[in-house]
Amino acid sequence: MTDDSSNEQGKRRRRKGLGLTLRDVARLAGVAPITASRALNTPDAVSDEILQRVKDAVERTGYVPNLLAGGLASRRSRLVAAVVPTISGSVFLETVQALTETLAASGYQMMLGQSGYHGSREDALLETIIGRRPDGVILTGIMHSTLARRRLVASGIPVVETWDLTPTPVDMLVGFSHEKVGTEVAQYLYGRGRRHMAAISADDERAIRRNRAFANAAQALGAATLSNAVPTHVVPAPSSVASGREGLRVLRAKDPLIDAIFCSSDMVALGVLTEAQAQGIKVPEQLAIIGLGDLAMSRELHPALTTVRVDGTLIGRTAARYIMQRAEGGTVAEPVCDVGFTIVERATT
Amino acid sequence: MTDDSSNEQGKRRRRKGLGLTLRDVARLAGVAPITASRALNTPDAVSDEILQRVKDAVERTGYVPNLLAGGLASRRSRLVAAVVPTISGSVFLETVQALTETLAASGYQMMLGQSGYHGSREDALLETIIGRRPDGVILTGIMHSTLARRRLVASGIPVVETWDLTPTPVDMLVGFSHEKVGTEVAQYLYGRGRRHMAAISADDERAIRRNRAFANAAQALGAATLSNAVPTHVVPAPSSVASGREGLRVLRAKDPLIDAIFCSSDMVALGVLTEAQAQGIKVPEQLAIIGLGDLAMSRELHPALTTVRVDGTLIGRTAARYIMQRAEGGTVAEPVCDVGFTIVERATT
DNA sequence: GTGAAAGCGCTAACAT
DNA sequence: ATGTTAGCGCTTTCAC
Repeated sequence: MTDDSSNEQGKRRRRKGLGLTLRDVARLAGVAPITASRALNTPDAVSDEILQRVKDAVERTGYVPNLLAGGLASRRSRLVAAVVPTISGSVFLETVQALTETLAASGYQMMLGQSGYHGSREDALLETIIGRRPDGVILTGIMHSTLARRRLVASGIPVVETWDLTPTPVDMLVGFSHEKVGTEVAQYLYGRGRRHMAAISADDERAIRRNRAFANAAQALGAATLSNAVPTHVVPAPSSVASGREGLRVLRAKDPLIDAIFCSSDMVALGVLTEAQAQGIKVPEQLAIIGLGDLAMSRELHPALTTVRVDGTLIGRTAARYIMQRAEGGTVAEPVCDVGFTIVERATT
Repeated sequence: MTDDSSNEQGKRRRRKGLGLTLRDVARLAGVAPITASRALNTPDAVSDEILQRVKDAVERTGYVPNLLAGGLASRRSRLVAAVVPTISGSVFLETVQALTETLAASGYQMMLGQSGYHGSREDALLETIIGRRPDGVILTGIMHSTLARRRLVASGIPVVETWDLTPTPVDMLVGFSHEKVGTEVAQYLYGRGRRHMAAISADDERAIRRNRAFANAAQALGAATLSNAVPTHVVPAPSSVASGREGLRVLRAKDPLIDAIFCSSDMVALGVLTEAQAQGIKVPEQLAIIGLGDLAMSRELHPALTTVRVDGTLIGRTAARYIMQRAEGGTVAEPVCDVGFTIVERATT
């Protein structure tokens, strides 16, 4: 039994917080606080009898450990921050979901931050994130400012960049090559007999890179327009169904011969499909459509949407694992993971 | 100037964390730590000269306050937890987005937790949440177990339940009446001349309540089937396009006279619309469709989707404001907010 | 296996 | 307006 039963004394000044603490539990179990701590965190380091006594005390009191205090003392917050441009884009949803789940399963919590598509709030966001001393930061689909990059590196917090494969990662990386996507989509459409390709692209950095590769490949194949360029309609991110409808109108006005459109997301593709149906354009006979993301709905559309599938769940899970491995003091052997992508052929091509 | 320049001494044992602390900044500025703290948190309580000196020191060192430590000391974590059944349902996205944004604007961070639609992980999730001592918890669209309820109340953390209006809130409430939605939808469809109503409903609690009200109202109006019941197809939550397609097939098989379907989400409605187009059923001539949620895409479909619009952004913003008000020691005068809903008439009815 | 002491980095409370 | 002191609730370190 420890000596401090001095609770009613005027000694303790800030005891307003009714909070139950580890000390209370320890006292109840008749052990030192540190022993109670061990019983909860490293049960193996404690005798069976004491373990049981502490467990009982926890049960009886309904004690919930204060993870803020624990984090401060142990320098492990068990908090992981995820940053997405915006949650409503839905392309990253799968990743965010996998992230939360994987982390939660190991007792980590996820903080979610939205950076906006153009990095406006990025620096401020990063400051509050670093302030929490998270065990890791997962960056999804953003182009981080150099200031932000430096701060992040300086903070020493493990970082995983996702949804891309850059040659100069801040730290770890889980993604795929956007250039390769563009190239393979052009080749795929060419293989399906398309010779007048066009694109609708969001104005974010990755989509643009994807598109450049697409245009180059299409030109190289001789599948661009007569003037040997690939008509491209750029729309503001996050891309939407409205963008797709508008895009088809604009592109057809530019060049009525267009027989295939590569869309920067399935939402855009749905817009193109909708507009085509509204205008009586036959898909895929007159127009092939391919999207990106393979949303749950895409396979259910009529006609079902051909799309580039990226395993967002795998990205999320892998990123979470990388972070946790690092947080637990391990090193990640090969901290770069190319999850690749697949072109899922359905009825719109 | 404070007295401790004792940094190199072997005295300080755990100085491995390279971490820059408030003390370092204070020393650089030539003030006491608490003064530096004031300069950062309550700049008005400090002279201009000192404010400047502290700011400079922060700038020079790149100091980022440790919010874990601050939270522990001040008993205000500036962390708010949001719990959603699953993020992929997309109905709550708007709310989550508004939440993150509103909170971030005031220096709060949002933790996101997924409870699953059937409360399986609810208790475990709640434990880790309470452990962080968040300044508030926002519950979205879940039916929380009684154990969870009790714990939450016991913890004394402000709670906002959203997307519903229950007669017995845990604490605060921002939502709308699902019963009223059901009733008004039936009345609306009746007004548009529909006499054979049916429904596709997710199997979550709210959708079921909505539907019961819908069925009752339809029956009362004499707009059910000949046997005076409203055919209802129940699908597992989260609802999807696939559910909608399947639902239409099932319902038509049950009763070919059905001329209107109330869907528990816009996604389901899109499924019904798609299936109708695939089968050559004319919308709205032969079949009226009404969804719920007013997703961004819904107005862009062809035909554009009639739907029940709920202002998810308003819900998120209001919930965030309630929490912050409480966290800042205030009281929320009327902690129940009915945001209502509107039926947005478009082309599918 | 168990415990005492000494912080983690910050802020509330009480001076001055 | 600024400083001193004493924690917040936990865990690390070192000793037994």
